[in-house]
Amino acid sequence: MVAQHQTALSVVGDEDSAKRRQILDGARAVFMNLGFDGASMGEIARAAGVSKGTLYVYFADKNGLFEAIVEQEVLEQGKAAFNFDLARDVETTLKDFGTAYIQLLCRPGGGSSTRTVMAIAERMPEVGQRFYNNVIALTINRFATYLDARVTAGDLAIDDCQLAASQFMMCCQASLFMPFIFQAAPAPSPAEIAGVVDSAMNMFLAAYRIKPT
Amino acid sequence: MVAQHQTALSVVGDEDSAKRRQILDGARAVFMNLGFDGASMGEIARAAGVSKGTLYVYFADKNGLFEAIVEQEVLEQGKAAFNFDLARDVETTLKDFGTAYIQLLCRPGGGSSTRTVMAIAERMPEVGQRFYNNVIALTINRFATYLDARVTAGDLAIDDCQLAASQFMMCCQASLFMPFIFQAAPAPSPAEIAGVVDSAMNMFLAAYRIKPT
Amino acid sequence: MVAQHQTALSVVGDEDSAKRRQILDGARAVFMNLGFDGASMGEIARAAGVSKGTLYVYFADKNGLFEAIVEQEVLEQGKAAFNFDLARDVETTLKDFGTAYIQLLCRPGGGSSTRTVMAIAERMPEVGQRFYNNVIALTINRFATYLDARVTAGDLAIDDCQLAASQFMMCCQASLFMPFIFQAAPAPSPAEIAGVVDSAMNMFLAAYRIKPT
Amino acid sequence: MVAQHQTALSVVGDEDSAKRRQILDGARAVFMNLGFDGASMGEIARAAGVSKGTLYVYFADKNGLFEAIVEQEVLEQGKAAFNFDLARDVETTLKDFGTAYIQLLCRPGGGSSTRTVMAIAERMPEVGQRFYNNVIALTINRFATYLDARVTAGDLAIDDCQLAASQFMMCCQASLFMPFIFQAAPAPSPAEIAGVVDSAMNMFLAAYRIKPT
DNA sequence: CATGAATGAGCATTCATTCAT
DNA sequence: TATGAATGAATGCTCATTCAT
Repeated sequence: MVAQHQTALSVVGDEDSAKRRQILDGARAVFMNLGFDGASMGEIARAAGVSKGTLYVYFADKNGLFEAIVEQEVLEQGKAAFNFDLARDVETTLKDFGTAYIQLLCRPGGGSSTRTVMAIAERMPEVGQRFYNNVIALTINRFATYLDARVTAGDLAIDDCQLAASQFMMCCQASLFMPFIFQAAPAPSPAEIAGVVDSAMNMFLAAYRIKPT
Repeated sequence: MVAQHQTALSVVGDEDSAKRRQILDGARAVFMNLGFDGASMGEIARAAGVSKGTLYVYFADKNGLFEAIVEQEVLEQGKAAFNFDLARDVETTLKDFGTAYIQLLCRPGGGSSTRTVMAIAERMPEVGQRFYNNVIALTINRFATYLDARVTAGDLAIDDCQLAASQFMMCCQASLFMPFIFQAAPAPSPAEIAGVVDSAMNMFLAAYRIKPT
Repeated sequence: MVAQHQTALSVVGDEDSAKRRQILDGARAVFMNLGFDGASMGEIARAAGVSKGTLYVYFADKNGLFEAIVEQEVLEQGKAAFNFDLARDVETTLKDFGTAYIQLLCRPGGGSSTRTVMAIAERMPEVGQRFYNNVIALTINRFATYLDARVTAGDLAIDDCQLAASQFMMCCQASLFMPFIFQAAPAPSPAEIAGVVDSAMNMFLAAYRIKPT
Repeated sequence: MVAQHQTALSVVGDEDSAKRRQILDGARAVFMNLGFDGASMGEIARAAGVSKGTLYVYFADKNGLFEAIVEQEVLEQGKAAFNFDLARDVETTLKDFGTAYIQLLCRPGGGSSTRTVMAIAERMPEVGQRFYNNVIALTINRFATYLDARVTAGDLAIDDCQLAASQFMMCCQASLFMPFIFQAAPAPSPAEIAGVVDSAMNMFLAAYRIKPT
């Protein structure tokens, strides 16, 4: 009832309007597949199933629509909940996290938000920054916090947890992310990811696990 | 007279024509700074100091010119000679290589070929592939060959040298490449690079150096 | 209930509907400030405090609305009652009339109906004609009628009263109207108007007053 | 030969290029007939017999093209040489000048630059100002200078020659300009002009000619 | 009757490409 | 070969108008 009422009152600017979502969905597909410049508002309108004019009812211009897409991506990926439960053993935690992270980064099916945002970062630096800070840096920070706790618990010996977090995440990308982003290889299979993450974990623990004397 | 004769015989496709080089130089600057779509043939012509028409004498179209630019970049970066002399100790080799690699990757001053090629890879997959294979994969292979030799020499214990090579290179990027490419940070300073590469080296050796028993 | 009944019976075309007036008021402001093409139906709707759709309930289209505005202006300016009382002396009558006429013509504060109608006259000749005939020509006629009476009374010697009326009115505009309409000068001050009207009156009387022998 | 050489060297920006003239001619026709907003660049291109793109080779944008048209009109009308030879008698001078002025102002055949510039003056005040100052005010000044000379010569008694000049010019417009600009009457015939100018002259001389004692 | 979301034709402008010289 | 004027298709965006509620 309340929901119905809200719907009845919904205005164009409504952040949650169905049309707005519809447009965002269509636009995301086009932007992620063709890049900012490659995407035309006409194509986006067609993909979203609305008229070109409607695009401009919901978004000020192409930039605004693109920023909204990235913002949505930021929100969605920021919500990605990695399991940093201290009760679990370190190996499992690293493996699960690494796997989930790579799957997020190398999402199959064309449209990679990472590539699309990287591509435009030179001309829209605030968009690039925002994406980095709220998606990548955020994940690094969360993981670093976990590592910190492990250090405190006496399981790991890490000087710079931020760097260590970043190192692990980059190691997990080894042989996977670059070929994927350059279109030199398809999205990695779960098996490939598992192998690489496993190796990254071993490397990480070899360097940072406190060795029993 | 001789020169004239040569000119008369010279073919447009002449890979080494001075005009061709001149165009490539201008085009590289524009493409790398503005991206494929951001660059206009007019701007390129101005940057190269030739007329727009001349561009089409040497290159079939914008795509062709861009591909030639990437090809040139590939050639140039492929020439980047890293010092994998087995006579040097492992630490120095890793440190020098890591440093040189990051400096190549995070070249300051805007025009990053890595970003430019990444950006277009979805729409021009062959270009992305070619760049990856002949620049990044090539470097991985050379480094892997070095590691192989070290394994044979009994200095390192590595199962998959390709993966290990990639791991070290990714580790060296930790906290540097992503912020740079997303415009969330300027090109890293030599000191920053040194610190990160040092840490990567330690990690790598902790994992792969044969421990004295 | 009664009100509802009236509403139910009320016709859209109702010339005196309050909504209609409200729209006309908003539209006049926008049209007169921005011109026919510069005015958008959205802006008009906002200025009138109604929805865009409502505009089309009361008026067929933008042209129709504009015509109604001009018609209203015509009606209003046609009502402008100049004091042509024969009991007053000629000097006072001319001075008062000239002043009032210039003030009407050079209304300060942007929105000049004269300019707006002039501007569109080439594309909407009937609108221009209607405005001229019912505002300007009407005033000329009324003034000419006055002059006629003065001629009959033996105060003035005028051959063509229509022309004389027009001459006086144009003389009053001297140095005022053209700079104003071309935006080369702000709306004239009362003092400026007084000076110019005074001079016009002198000129007029020098030409048309019967000289005492 | 010299001319040919110049043609060979002619560049796009050349103020006298034939294409530029061609565009200006087409654009003038369209702008003057439809007004600034009514004219579309497509229509202008068609009228000029060039492609839409070519318009932008010679002019920065629609505003720039319009301003160039007005500027050209200003130059042309500024060149209008009225005969203010002091050797001629005053009556002839006034009559000739008045006639020429009205013919300029009420040029038959649709496109009136006066109307077109008036129409846009609210939104492009500099254009309106420039037109007024360099066409209308210029003519007033020239005529005022003539009147001054006549005053000095003892033929006329005028206090404010600028105002008097303006008065005469406005008087000549009586019953002609307003109906013309509002499309309530076609361009006046020479006979009509002659009659009105004659009457204006009489009025002017009645007011300002020094009467023999 | 009143609304405002939706439309699609139309606009100014850009730019890769062609071609006569 | 080199030029640069010319093109026209395509783009982002606006706005008068419609229509379901």
